[in-house]
Amino acid sequence: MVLLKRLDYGFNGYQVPPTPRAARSARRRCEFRRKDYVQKMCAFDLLATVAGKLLLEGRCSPKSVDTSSDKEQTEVVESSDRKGKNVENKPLEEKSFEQDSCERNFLFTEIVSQAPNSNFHAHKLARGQNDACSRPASVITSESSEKFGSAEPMFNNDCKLRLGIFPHPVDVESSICRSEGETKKQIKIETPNNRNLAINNLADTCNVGRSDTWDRKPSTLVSSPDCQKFPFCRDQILCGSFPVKQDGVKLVTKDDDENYSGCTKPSTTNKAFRPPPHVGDCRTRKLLPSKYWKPTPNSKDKDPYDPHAERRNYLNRNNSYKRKRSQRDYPFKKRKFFDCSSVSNSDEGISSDGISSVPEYGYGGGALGSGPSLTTVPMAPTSLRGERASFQSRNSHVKLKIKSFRVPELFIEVPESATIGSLKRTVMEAVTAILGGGLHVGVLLQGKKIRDDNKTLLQTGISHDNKKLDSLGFTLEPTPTQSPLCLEDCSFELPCDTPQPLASDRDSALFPPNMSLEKTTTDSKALVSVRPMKAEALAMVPMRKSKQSESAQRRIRRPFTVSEVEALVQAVEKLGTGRWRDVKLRAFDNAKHRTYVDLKDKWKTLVHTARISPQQRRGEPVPQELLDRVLTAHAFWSQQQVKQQLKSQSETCLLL
DNA sequence: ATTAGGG
DNA sequence: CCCTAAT
Repeated sequence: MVLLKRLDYGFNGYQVPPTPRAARSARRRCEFRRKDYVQKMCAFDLLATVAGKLLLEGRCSPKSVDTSSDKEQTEVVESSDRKGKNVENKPLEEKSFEQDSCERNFLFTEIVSQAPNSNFHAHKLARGQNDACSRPASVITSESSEKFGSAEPMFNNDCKLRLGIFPHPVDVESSICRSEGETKKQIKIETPNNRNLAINNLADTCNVGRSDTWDRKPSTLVSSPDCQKFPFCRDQILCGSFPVKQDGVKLVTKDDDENYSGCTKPSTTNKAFRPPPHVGDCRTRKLLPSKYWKPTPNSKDKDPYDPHAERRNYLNRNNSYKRKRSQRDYPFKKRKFFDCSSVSNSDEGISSDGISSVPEYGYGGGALGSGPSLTTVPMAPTSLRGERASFQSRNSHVKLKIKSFRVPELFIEVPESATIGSLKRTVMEAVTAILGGGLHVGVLLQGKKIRDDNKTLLQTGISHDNKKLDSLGFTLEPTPTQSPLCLEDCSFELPCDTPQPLASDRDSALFPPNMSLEKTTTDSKALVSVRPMKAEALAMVPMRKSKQSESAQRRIRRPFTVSEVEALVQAVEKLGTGRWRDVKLRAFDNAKHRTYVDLKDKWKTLVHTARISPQQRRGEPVPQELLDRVLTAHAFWSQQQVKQQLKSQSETCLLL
C-alpha cells in the first residue's frame, strides 16, 4: 500500500514550517504553491490521509453519483480481482485526470492501495440539500468536546456532501424523547454497515470546490458574518446562558460523560493566578481541526479548557521550524518535492514496489525488503525516479480500494414544530459538522484497532503481499478528544455592542462553560449531539485541499468589533502598552482567536486610525470617543515608557 | 513564551 | 494578519 503525495507537512505533530517569502507573496496574490510529495506512509499518515480524503473530496465522479443503487455499488465493492478492478478503473482515472489535471496534481494525498477489502463505511445522506444555509451547528463529541460551525461555506460551494460523497438518502429513525420538559424528536441516523457509500471511486472525486473559507479554515465557522446573522446569540451570551428558543434545536448529548450542568468557568479576574481549568466541562471547541495538527498522543493530556492552549498553538506555530527540527523522532521528517526527481527517503518504509495492483505505474525499488527497519532506506533507482517525475500527474491518480466508510451514529434533536426542511438542514449540518469537523479515521486490521499511529504499515502488518490486507478496515469516528481549541466565535468573545464592563468581569460572567452547550442561534439552532464511537485518539485530520497543501494557512480575518476595541482600550488604559500578554489575559482571555500579538497589532492600527482623518478610515467605524482614548492612553504610556527609560538610565549612570 | 516592529 | 528577531 502506498500513499502518494502527502497532504502536506504537519503529520504527527509537525508544525508547519515558516512559509518562504516567495510563497507568501505568491499566496497573497492568490496563487498556489504546490508541494507535492511522494511519501511513504506510516499508519498515522494513513489515518490522516484516509480521513483527509473524506473531508477533502469535493464530489463524486459522475459515475459514482449515478451509481447510487446498492447493487451497483456492491458490484464494485465486491470486485476482488484487483487487476480487473484496476483496469476497470483506469479509464475513469485517466478521464478524470484530464478534466481536473491541474487540481489533481497537487490536491490531495493519494492512495494507491491494493487492499482488496478495505472497509470504509459511511452514511447515506440526503442528496440535493439545496437549501443552502448558513447555520451554526454544534456537535458534541466525546470528551466533552463540542464543535461549532456553520455549514455555509460548504453548502455554498461544491458541497461535497451534496454533490458527491453522500448521494443517498438518510436513514432516519426517530423516536420521542423528553428533554428539559420539552418533547422533542430525536432523530437517530443509523449507519447500517451494509450500506455502502458510493464513493468507491474516490479516485475520481478529487475535484473540490474552491471555497475560500473552506480552503483556509473550514472549521471555523462562526465568524463575524455569522455573528451578524445571528445577533441574538449575543444577548444570550450576555445573560450567561443560552436560552433555547422555542423553535430551536436543543442539543442533546448522548455522552454519559457529558455533564454540562453546573460547570462554572473559573474566574480569571486575577491574571496572575489562574485556577485550574475544568477539564471536563469545556465545550467550546472549534469545529474543525485547526491548522495546527496536533500529535494525538498528547491530546488526551491536554486540558480542554486550557486558556493557554491557544497561545501555545500560536507560539508553536511561530516557532515551528525550530520545533520541527527538534522532533527527530517523527518518521516523515525528510520530505522532498514530488517532482524533484527524487523519492522521499522516508525513515520507514512501505515500499511502493509492492503494489502489484498498480503495476502500470511502475513503482518499484522501494524499501520493501528492508522490513520495518527504522533506518533510512535507499529509495527507488534513479531510472525510476526520472520516470516517476514524468509520471507525476499520472501517479497522482488514486487507486481507491476503500469501499465504504462507516460513520458513527448521529443524534439530533429538534422540536416537533420544526419543519421538515429544517430537519433536513439540521441533519445536513450535523453530518457536515462531523465530516468537516475533527473527523478521525480508525484503522482496523483483522478487526483489531491499530492504535499506534506511529507504526508503519509494514510494522503493523500491512504490506502489499500480506494477506492481512484482506481484513484491513477503516472507521470514521468523531474526534474523541478534540484539541483544546476554543470556539472561535465572535459571539462568545464580545457579545454585545454596548460598552463592556471590565473585561475581567466578562471572564466570569459571560463564559460559564456550560453556556456553549446550549448555545443557540436564531433560526436553525442546529445543535447536534453525536454519540461518539469508542473512538480513540487518532490523527487529527487536516482539512486541507489544494491551497492548503501550502504550509500554513492564513488565519481568517476577523475584524475587531467595537466591543473588542473597547475592551482593548480599557485594558491598555489600565495596563499600558507593552504588556500584551496581560492585556490578553485581562480582556481577551476567552477570545481564543485573539492572541496577544493580535492585540498589539490592533492597538497599533488603532493608534494609526486615531491619527488619520475619519475619511481615511476604513472598516467598521470606531467611535471617536474610543479613538480619543486610544490616543490619550498611547500618549500616556509612551510617556511612561520614556520616564521609565530615563529612570533606569540614570540609575545605571549612578551605578557607574 | 513574550515583546517589538516591519511587512 | 504574518513573520521574525530579540529577549
